[in-house]
Amino acid sequence: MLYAKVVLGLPIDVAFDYSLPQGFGNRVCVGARVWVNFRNRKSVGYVVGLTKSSAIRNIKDILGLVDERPLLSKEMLLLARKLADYYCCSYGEAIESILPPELRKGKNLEGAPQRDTLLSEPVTLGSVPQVLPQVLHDLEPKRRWEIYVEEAKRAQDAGRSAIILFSDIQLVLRAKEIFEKAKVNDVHALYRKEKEEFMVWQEVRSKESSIVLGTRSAVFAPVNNLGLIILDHEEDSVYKQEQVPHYHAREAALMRAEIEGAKVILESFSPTVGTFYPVKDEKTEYRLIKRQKAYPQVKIIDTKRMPYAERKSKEIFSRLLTDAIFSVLNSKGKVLVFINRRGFATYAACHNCGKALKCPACNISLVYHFDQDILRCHHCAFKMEPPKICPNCNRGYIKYSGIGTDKIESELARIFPQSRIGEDIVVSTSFILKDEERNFDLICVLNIDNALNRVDYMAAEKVFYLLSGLITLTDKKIIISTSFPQHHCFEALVKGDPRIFYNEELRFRKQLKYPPFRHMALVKARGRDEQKVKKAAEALFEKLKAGSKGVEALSINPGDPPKLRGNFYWQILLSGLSPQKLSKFLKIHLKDCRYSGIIVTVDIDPL
DNA sequence: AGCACGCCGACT
DNA sequence: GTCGGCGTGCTC
Repeated sequence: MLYAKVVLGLPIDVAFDYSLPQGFGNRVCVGARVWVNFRNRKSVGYVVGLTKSSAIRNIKDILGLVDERPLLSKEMLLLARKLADYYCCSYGEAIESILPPELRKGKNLEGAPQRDTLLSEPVTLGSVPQVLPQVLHDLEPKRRWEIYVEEAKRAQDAGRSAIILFSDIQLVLRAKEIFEKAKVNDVHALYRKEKEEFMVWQEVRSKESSIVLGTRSAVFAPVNNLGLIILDHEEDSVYKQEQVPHYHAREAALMRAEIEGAKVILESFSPTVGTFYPVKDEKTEYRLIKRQKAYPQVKIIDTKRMPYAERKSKEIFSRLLTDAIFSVLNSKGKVLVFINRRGFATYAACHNCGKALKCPACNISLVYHFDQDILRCHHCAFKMEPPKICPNCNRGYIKYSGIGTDKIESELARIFPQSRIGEDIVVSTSFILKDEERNFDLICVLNIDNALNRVDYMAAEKVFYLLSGLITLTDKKIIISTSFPQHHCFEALVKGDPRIFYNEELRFRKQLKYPPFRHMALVKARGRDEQKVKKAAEALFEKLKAGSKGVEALSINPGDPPKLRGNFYWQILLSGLSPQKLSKFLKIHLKDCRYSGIIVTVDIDPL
């Protein structure tokens, strides 16, 4: 008798045994998608192993095969297993996260059948020749297109596939245009919103090789003979999935490339600290694309040393800034006023009791939008008309404060009445970085300090990406106002040497046992009852504090934000020697603790 | 996850 | 008496 080990898309990290009825015994193999009766329901399962004996008493039969041929290749199964061990999820959940949604529900494959991959052995990593990943430190971002075309063609000439990932759909579409213009064949766009996504998925699966251009989930495109994966703008946080399992496309790409012997290229004008780290030990190939245009003058204004009167006044623009802007406008130049949006939104508070107007579901301050005269919650869809009188004390008037783009625009219009806002002076958030064609004569960075001050070990790194991106938008001058002028992030920018930043940042990280020297895990508890969530999280923290070798529970805090879409959040931060150690530890300790009304999730390498 | 079983409180 | 809350265990 032969049995199949079947996993389901559930958070249970065990395989269930099913017997193979006479008839299709030899057609069921590892990687097959099957129909099984699980808890008296017909469900989709995935065969991850075959065995001649089983210790289970009342074994059920497999009901049938979903596909003629096994759906998952040995490589994809192994990738799923590695993802499960890294990101603290079950084998089945990992398998489903690498498949298009249609297939999880049991939809049939159509079109050309793919080659046979008859597997009966347990899935292990064969020895494929390893290719060193490459960091493409790209200070001339328009150059990269020709590099991508060149690399993709090279893979294609060797009979291999390439996957190129982008941070948004616009870039995927632009890439497709560029590739078509360059006469590259077999180019497919693959992203989750595409209606034809499932068709494209099946098409690349049936081909010997193809070029896939896509967003995060395209890292799992079922191409054959994978030779290359490129991540465009690898520092972008959109590569991290917000849902469980919280995989990062960079990590998934590196895992997949290791399994299939492919090359990975991580492109960025400002590589993440974790990506840069192995460059120092030559564990990664490093390729620098030098900047073509002149490096701008980087001027740091020390706000602590501004004249007393100016520091005391609540003016957004200091004298130094207005003078600089004025002289650029005078010579018909273009100015960008950059604001980091986080913490800058205009909020509404009562003049009398001081209470800010908050979203009833998310308990965060509502943001006032001048153009529509409406208050909005930036976490959910809630909106309301601004009340005339404070709803809290029924007495005071509502006062608007904080600095948003709207406020800055009206302020600029007041100071420079002769200028055209939006043409001569552009006010923008990091959204401007999407536009590679822009060139400014002056960039003013307003109050970057509260981004730098965040209680987050990645604060400096995030500020550095932002400023490095801005620097690509000017060859003349950038002015940054800060009260930390000596920060290594600014020193690196002033001297035009990114290594100053990486070396110093890595020194801190090592000293404080932060990534990339260790890994973090965030355990999030959520529920409708604030007190219950808090108590459950505290109890859990006490339990996790016992730790184990290489794992340490660091802190417990309310979520960020503490309330979201009607749920309260508490989170526990852990640090560990490896993601696998953290995952294993958490799988063991979270299994037997269930709190009613509380949902616990794990995020490995949180951003 | 999702569902059944089982054990204690307030209610037609 | 029982209806229903949710803690616990199990799913091949």
